[in-house]
This record gives sequence, structure tokens and C-alpha cells, in this order.
Amino acid sequence: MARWEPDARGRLALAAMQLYGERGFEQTTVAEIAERAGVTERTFFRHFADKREVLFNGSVGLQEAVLAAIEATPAGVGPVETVGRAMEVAGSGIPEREYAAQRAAILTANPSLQERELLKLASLGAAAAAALQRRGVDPLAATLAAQTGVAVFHAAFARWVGDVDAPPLAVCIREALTELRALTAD
Amino acid sequence: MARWEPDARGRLALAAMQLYGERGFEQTTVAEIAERAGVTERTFFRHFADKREVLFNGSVGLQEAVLAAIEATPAGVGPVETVGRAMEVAGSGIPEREYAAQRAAILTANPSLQERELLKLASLGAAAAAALQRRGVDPLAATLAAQTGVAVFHAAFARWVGDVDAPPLAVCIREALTELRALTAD
DNA sequence: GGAGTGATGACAGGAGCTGACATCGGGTGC
DNA sequence: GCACCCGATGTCAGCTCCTGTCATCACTCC
Repeated sequence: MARWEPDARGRLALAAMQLYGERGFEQTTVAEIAERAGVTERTFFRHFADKREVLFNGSVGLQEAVLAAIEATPAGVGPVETVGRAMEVAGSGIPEREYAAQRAAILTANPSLQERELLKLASLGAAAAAALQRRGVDPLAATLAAQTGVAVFHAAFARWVGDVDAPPLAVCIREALTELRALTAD
Repeated sequence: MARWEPDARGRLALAAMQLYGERGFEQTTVAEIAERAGVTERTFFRHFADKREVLFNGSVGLQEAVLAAIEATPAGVGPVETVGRAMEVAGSGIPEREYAAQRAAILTANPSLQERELLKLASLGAAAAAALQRRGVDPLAATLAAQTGVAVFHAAFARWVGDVDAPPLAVCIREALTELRALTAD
């Protein structure tokens, strides 16, 4: 069996995306994903913690990018602006809009996947808040700024994915941030 | 009605809280909860959609309170302030701090429960955004204002639960909102 | 008193997920 | 070249969550 084919993880992720798209998330079993990828069901769980996690491969990279961008922001910039800029920078690294749209379609069709997405965003927010605190921002302000930044990113990302005529993601983020400033000034 | 044993739902919720607290969420099975409540496992799932939902009994009431408060806010108040006031009003209806603290301890020990909490908050935010739109606020602004309001509520709630010396919840919410305004003004 | 209603019990079963152990293939050291 | 080790995978057994289906039982209404 020339079988220890390389990149089992990649094949599993691809197979899962295809099947989730073809017949829906709940309607596809882990056994089917594994079969299409040419591995065992057990192997699926060695690469992904659960059936949902396969859709969140990029979350680690995004979080790293955001944290690095926060570190790289000059001191003296306010916390909200710092997080906003970090989101812009990290957002620039997500150019594959087609994949994002397909993934979003799967996500919006399933509450349990939205839960996982929210957890990832909350984790991103918590990490950003910690990074802010390391730069001297007090805890409450750091939490609020980070959460606000995540909310801005989320809203902008949704707009970018859902609207074919939307500007690049970084621009969407900047515009949402500007809008937020105007709103809180009331 | 005094059918057989009344209030199966209440007994299930109580038993679940006790067991989750005693031995942890993942370590307690639905069968054990049902046994302590004196019903069948099947009956548990007739009252709660899943094992986590039993900890989110109050979410419906909270959402209703927030929506009612938004409706009751005079026109002319800005969207962020509207949501902030609604959170204050709804927060006044959550006086049982001991229960909240016990529940929070269980929640923070388990990511899957945090996922559900985040979903509830997101649902609250979406509902608030819809209510705002019904009052003439444009969609992006409504989303941002609602999300921001939820973030403020979440941060304030965490402070209130975690800090014995914290002021009443409504005050925590007002203070967090004030802090946010100062932050976004940068 | 009989029919309807709503909650529950009893049973079967699928799917997600985990632990334990065997196996295979590819390096490593000699 | 060979023995050996190690990481990735296969195999198997099993638990738990959750659902569908049907019977039952108390209670209500006519």
C-alpha cells in the first residue's frame, strides 16, 4: 500500500471543506471525511481536536499576526487605535476571499460552528488584551479596547465577505473603526 | 400541576448545578443529573436542548429585558447610549450574585461552556442590533453599537462577579461605558 | 365514563470522541 | 548492511451525547 501518503492533515481539511459544502456540516460524518482523505476516522482526531476545528486552521496564524502587529506599534498610540491598526495589518494577510466566502456560508448555516468562531474571536481578544497590558495599558481599558477591536474586525470581515463590491479587508476595517469613533462620540 | 413530581425542569437545573460544581462539567453525565432529579435521561433532553443549555436558563429573560429597555428609550438618544442604558436596566434585574459567581466558576473552567456563553451574548447583540435598526439606525452603526454594548456588559459583568468589592452591576456597566468613551476618543 | 392531552418512561441506535495497543516505514547509529 | 528507534497510522473497544419512536399514566373535558 504505498500508503503513508504525505500531508494527511491537508487532505483532511480539503475533504472536510468539500463535504461540508456539498451536503452540509451536520450531514457529513467524520468517517466520510476520513474516507475521502484516504485515512482512518481515528487519524482525523489525531490532527483535529473535533469535527469543527478543521474549519479553523488559520486562527493560529491570525492571532500571531495580530499580536506581532501590536508589538510593532509605536508607543504613544492609544489602545483602541493600536488594536485597530493591528487588525488592519493582520487583515492584509487574508487575501483569499473565495475560500473565506465558502467557509462563511458553511458557518452561518450552523450555530455550533458560530460558537467555535466566537470562541476563537474571544481568544484573539483576550490575547490582544494581554498584549496591551504588557505595554502598560490598565486591565479594564485593555479588555474594552481589545473587545472593541475584535468587534470591529468581525463586522468588517462580515461586510468584506458578504459584499462583492466591498473594498479590501484592511479598508473595511479602517472604515468600521472610523464609524465606531463617530458613534461613541454621541 | 401536581402530575407526578412537579417542576422536573427546576429539579434538573438544580441537580445539574450541584453536580457540575461538585465534580466538574465534563465529569458529570446526563444520566447522573437525571438520576439525582428523579427522572429519565430522555426527560432531561425534553427540557434542555443539550447538556450545556441547563446553565443558560436566564438568557431568554435577559434578552427580553434588554429589548424592552431599548424600546422604552426615548428617541434622540444615540445608539451606543441607548444600548448602554438598556444593559444597565436589564442588569438591575440580576441581583443574585452568589449564584452568578458559582455559575461563572463552572463556566471559566470549561471552554465549551464559554462557547455557549459567547453564542448567547452574540444572539443578544444581534437582537439588540435589530431593535436599533427598527428605530432607524443604519445597519453597520446598529451592529457596532450593539456589539460594543455587549462587550461593555460582558466586561462589567465579569468585574462584578469577580470582585467582591465591586459596586452594583448597573454601576459597573455605567463605569465601563464611560471608560470606553474615553478610550475611543483617542 | 370515554376520549383527548401533555409529560414521562422504555428502548434502540447513530455519531462524536477517546484510550490502548499493534504495525509500518523511514531515519540513525554503528 | 543491519538492528533499533520513533513518529504516524491502523485497529478495536467503549463511553457519552443526543434523537426517534412508541407505550403509559395522570389528569381534564365533555
